[in-house]
Amino acid sequence: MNRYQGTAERFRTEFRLVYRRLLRAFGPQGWWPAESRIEVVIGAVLTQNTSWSNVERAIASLRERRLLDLARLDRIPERKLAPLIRSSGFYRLKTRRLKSVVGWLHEQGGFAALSSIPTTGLRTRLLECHGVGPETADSILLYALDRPVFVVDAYTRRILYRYGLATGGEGYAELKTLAESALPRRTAVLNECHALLVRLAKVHCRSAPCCTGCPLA
DNA sequence: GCCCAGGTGTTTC
DNA sequence: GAAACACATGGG
Repeated sequence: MNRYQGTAERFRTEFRLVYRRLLRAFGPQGWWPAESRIEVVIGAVLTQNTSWSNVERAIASLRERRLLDLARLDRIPERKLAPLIRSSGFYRLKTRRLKSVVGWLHEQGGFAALSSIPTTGLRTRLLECHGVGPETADSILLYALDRPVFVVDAYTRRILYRYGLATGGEGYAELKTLAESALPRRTAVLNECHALLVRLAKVHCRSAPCCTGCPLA
């Protein structure tokens, strides 16, 4: 059902339409839900296959201990970090993953020091960190480093599938390339687009191809 | 109780 | 290489 048979050009046309409709229906989202770049990085790792509400608890406990800080996070031992992020699930794994990317960031000299590195090179370096895959890398690039990349996540896939813009068999790179080719290569646009897709997915389209009140109906 | 959630790395065929 | 599996908590 809903197999997408169209050309890339058709995808671009329809995807732009989806973006315009969502923007009109919901307005700008002003994402990501975080107060600092390091908080974005933490959220991006902790939300892997995990609901955001569970991540929020973990971030709150890090905030209480003044650990939303690159240097402090780099310094804290894993055995002390692990219990603080327990609520985000897979917490032993995520402790290692977080330490890995935080270690790299700190070693580089922090976020500002990355500004001279081109986006493709930066993405490669992020992917070299243990536990940073394509989605986590792109989330960090877009929401923490202001780079113009499109983030493909479970919400994006679900929406694209529901509206016949994907079959479900596409790989990460394929959807990312298609989406990026459909939109202006600007951080603000790609940020909004992904945020709007998440907003839609959280409210609508959880089980049926379309629901009443859906902005895309 | 059972299913699901903003993935990724490892193991197995 | 694709498919299957491990990783873990909290909410519906």
